Amino acid sequence: MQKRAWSLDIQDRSEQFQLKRQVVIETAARTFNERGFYKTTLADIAEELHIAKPTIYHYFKNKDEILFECHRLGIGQITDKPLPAGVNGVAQLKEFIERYVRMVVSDFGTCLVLTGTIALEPQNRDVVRKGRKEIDNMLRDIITRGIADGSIMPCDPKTTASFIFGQMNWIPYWYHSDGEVSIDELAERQVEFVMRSLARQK
Amino acid sequence: MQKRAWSLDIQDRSEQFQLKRQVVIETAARTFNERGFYKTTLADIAEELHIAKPTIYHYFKNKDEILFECHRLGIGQITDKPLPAGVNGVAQLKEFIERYVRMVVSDFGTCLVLTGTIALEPQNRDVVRKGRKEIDNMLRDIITRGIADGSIMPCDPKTTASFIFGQMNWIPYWYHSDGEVSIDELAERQVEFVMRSLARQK
DNA sequence: CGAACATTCGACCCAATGGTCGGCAATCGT
DNA sequence: ACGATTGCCGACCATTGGGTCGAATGTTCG
Repeated sequence: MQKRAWSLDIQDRSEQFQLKRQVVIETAARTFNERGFYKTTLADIAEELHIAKPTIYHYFKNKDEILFECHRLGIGQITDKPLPAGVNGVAQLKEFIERYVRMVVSDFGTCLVLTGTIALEPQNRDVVRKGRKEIDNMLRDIITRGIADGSIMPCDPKTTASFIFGQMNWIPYWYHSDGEVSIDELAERQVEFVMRSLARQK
Repeated sequence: MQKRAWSLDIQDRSEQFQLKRQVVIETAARTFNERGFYKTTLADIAEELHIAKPTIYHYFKNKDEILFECHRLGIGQITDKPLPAGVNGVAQLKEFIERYVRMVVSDFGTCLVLTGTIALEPQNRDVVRKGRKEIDNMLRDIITRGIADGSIMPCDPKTTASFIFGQMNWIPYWYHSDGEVSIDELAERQVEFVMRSLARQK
C-alpha cells in the first residue's frame, strides 16, 4: 500500500498536480475494486491517501469523474496502440487476447469490468460505451479477417467475440495474481482455450 | 409490463401472501437488471407495482432480503435438480451448459450476475457465496470426470471452469432475447463453442 | 356483531454521503 | 519582500433513500 506518495517534492507545478491526480485515481481504482464503487465513499479514498475529503475536489470535479478516468485509462490500454499488421487472423487474435487479459487484471481494467457503465453519469457513460464498442469491433474485425484468410474457423463473429470477451471480463471475479497461476500463465491458458475452439488446423 | 397482478382475488390467505411476495421479487429483479441495484430505490419498485413503499416491508424485512431472494432463486435453478447420471463427461457438460445459459438469461439469473455478491449484507452474502461455490464445484467435477472417462480433453478443471462460467455469466451484458438469436440458438452456440475446445475427438 | 388479525399507506425519521465554502498556510513570481 | 496564486482542510450544507410508526381499512371467525 503505497500511500506517502503525497508529499513528494518535485519541482514543476503542473507536473506535481498531474502526479498527485494520478495517485488519487490509482488509489480510487484499487478501493473501488476491493469494496465496490457504491460502497466506496470519497472519505474512504481520502483516508487511504491521508488527506482530507475536500482536497480530492481540488483534483476532480466529482466522484463520477474519478470513475470515468479509471475507465478511460483502462480502455486506453487497448485502443491506444494499433495491432500488428501484416499477420493473419489467428496471430492477431493471440496478440489481442494477451493484451486484453493484461488490461483486465490491471487496476483500471478490473475497475472497468467490475463497476460497469451503469454507474457513470449519462455523458461520461456515452464516451465509455463508445470506447468499449471500439474494442468490441476490434475483436470482431479480427475474427472476420481470420475467417477470410482461412486461419479461423467459420463462425458468427458477433457471438464469438462476446464469448471471448465473457471469458476475459470474468477474470477479475475469480483470478488473484498472488495465487499459483501467474499472469503470463493465465494469458497463455486463455489463448490456448480460445485457439482450440477457433484456430483452423490445416 | 404486468402490473395489476396485485388485486388478484385468491381465497387462501397465506397463498395470496406468497403470491404477492413473489410478484414483488420478480418486479424487483427486473428493475434491478434495468437500472442497477443501487440505482433502484424501494420507491421505484413500489411505484412499478402501484403500491406504497411501506407495503413492501410487509413482505420483506429490507432491501437486502429482496436481493437475497433473487439470488437464491437464481441459484436454485441450477442446484435444485441433479444432473443426469450414467452418462459420460461431455454429455453432462452439455446438459450443464444448457441449463446454466437458461438460468442466466432469466430475470433472477441475470440479477445474480449483474448485481454480484458485494451488494449483499455479510450474512446473506455468505449463503449466496456457498451456493455459487456449489455450482462452481458441479462444473469442475463434470470436467474432472470427463477427463477421467476420456471424453474431455485434459486440462486444469479450475481454470477451464472459470473460463466457461465467464462466457456464460457475461451473456446478460450483451444478449437481448428480443434480437435475432433465440435462447435455444444461444445455448446451442455456447455448447458448440465449448465443445470445440474441450471435447476429445476419438 | 365484535374481537382479533391482516393489509395498506401517509407522514415522518435519520444516518450517510456527495458536495460546498471560506479561510489559513505554503509557494511563486516579480 | 510581498501580493497573488495554489494547495489544503475544518466545518457545514442538502439531499437522498432506507426504514419506522400509528392509524385506517378490510377480512376472518367464533
